[in-house]
Amino acid sequence: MTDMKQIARLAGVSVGTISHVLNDTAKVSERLRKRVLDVVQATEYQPNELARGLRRDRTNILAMMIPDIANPFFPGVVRGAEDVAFANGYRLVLCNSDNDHAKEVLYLNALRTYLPAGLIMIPSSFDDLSAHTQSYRSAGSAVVCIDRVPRNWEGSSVIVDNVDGVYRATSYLIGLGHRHLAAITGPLHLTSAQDRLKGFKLALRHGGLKTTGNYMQQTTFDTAGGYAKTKEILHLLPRPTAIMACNDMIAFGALLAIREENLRCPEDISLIGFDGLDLTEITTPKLSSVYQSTYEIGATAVQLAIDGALDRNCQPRQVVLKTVLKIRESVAPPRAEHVARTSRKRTR
Amino acid sequence: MTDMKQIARLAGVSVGTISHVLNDTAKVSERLRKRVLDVVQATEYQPNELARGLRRDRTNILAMMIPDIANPFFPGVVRGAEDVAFANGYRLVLCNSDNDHAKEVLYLNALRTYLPAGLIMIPSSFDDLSAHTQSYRSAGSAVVCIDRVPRNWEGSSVIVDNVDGVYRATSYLIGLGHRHLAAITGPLHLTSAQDRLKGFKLALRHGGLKTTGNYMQQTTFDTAGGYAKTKEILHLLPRPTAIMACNDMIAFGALLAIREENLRCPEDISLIGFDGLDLTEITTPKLSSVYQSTYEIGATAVQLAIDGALDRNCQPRQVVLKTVLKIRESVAPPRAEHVARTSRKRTR
DNA sequence: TTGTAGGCGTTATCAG
DNA sequence: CTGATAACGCCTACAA
Repeated sequence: MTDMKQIARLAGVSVGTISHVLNDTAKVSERLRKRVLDVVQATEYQPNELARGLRRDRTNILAMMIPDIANPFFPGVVRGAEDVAFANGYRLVLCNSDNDHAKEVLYLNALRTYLPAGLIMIPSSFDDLSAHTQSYRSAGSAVVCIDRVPRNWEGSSVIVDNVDGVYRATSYLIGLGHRHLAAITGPLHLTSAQDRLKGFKLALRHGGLKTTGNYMQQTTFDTAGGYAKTKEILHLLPRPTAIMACNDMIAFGALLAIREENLRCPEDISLIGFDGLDLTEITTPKLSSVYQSTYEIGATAVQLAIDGALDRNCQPRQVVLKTVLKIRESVAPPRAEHVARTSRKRTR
Repeated sequence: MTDMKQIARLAGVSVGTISHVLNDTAKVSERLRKRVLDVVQATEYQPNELARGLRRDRTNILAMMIPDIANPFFPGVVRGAEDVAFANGYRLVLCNSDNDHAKEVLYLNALRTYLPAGLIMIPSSFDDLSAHTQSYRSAGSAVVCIDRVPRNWEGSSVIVDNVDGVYRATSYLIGLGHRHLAAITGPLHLTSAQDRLKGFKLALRHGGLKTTGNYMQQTTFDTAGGYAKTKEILHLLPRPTAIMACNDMIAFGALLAIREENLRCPEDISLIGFDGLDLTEITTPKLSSVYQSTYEIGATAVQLAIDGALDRNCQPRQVVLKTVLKIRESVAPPRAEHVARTSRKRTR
């Protein structure tokens, strides 16, 4: 591999000068500058990133920790992140934590000595992360939390307005005439799941409806969870006429369960998911959902990380992205009989 | 950051000894060895990967180049890759090429100077890649191609038996009684798409059926492509009773088109996809598909890369994985009328 | 078995 | 403005 010494020899200058023109770190006469650049171009020379990183105490590597790339929510985040990383000359190291805090810590430790410019992570738990990320920050790496935020997090973060998103979706259902609404939430140790439930309760309250315990079920953020909980919910009396699923995977599971119970969506039961994955377009019926731009989350996070890496006294920023309620085929007003029965009950 | 010199001082030995016990590169007396290990443990010392890489002319970084992580086919591959990489102490740098050869080359050049131990890539085209990967190989990096293989590729590769997979699926449809089959293939400049078409034609031939030009449509590997081509195909006369979609995304698009034409799957038209994504479980009807383990592809590829990195004169290996035909709800025998009409025609 | 020292390819400091 | 040169942290002959 050609190195700076060879370039220096070919261009008839010292290595210092090479470095200076490459990094624009000192004024170099136009004459030498051009000579250097020509040789660089001709030889296709590229500086060794390891040597550079070693010397500078920092690489152009960005570490990205997510729970599991195989979960359809995360690829969009990673894609957004990778795009702005690439555009700025950074590389992305991908890590799957499986929401396992131990694995997360393992990874954090293993990556530190690559001297990454930044760390973007979806924390596996609500536990205080500061202890483990502190070493990153003191090493000058920017740390950005996305999607959910651990306890006492003071650093940068990018999340969406979960409360608001679910609030608007639920309110929409209520506006349609639904009076018996159920919610299936994700694991409540995650702030995102907590906030979505909060939005649901708030909407019910504002709609003058009561929140009932077993109409709100907690499960994992996947189809299996959604399927199982929907089965339970569909046997409740009175049967809810609408379900707010706190992510799309749960909603997909719900769709399966509804079909299996020989009920129809949206005629018998309305359903809204959360995330707005592309897949919501391929189900029957097409799933209504609270859309969030995973791409933008990832892209923004990397931007914050890069900003933070470039300027060490750059203040942490908390970005909250808006969601968009996308109504497709899975919602409808409740059947007349339900409305009737409900009102009868209420007047009793 | 604590470095070897400090460890050496604390343990009362030289830095050479530290390195020796850490890398097991020379016999060290049990006494000193333990003393070193204790200090390492106490200080949580971890060697700087950059310095190590610089010195050894190789890092524990694996570069992974795929078209687009947001496409549901690839996350599984990446997950498999990341798991075995992590298990062996390697890190994965993720690159999205967007099937753009220029971007691919850009990435290849940018990554080289990180001295990665290996390069795993889904090549963006059939073009000869050797020129650009040669520098990797001569730098001692193992290069593995997956999913599809460029012209004249002599290195390691991991693919599935595409011909066989489609052949079996198509034969299954023929066995069910279908006589008018259509195929929607991916871009035919990709070997995977070529091979799948090959399997389709072969099955028709063996089934005594003729292949007709406009019953075989080429498009992009996505729902939009599948949707558009299915629309065309459904207006062909006689209308095919079965469609072989050469990947699941195309099949999802087909499902949409079928529904929009007020036809029913599988009653009016049978459909089989390729890939066997998890999503095939959430469509209505559940999609039959030729399953391939994306996870295993990724995992195997990284294993080959690591083997190649560990032993430079390790011979390249070509791995061909088997597919599994998964029949779910989207296939059925053709309607009686079709069979009747068809036979009338054939006897004419 | 252990220690010493040179060098991996850069960057950055400091003379000139 | 340009050129030496000392680190950066580690590995590895080679010497002891």
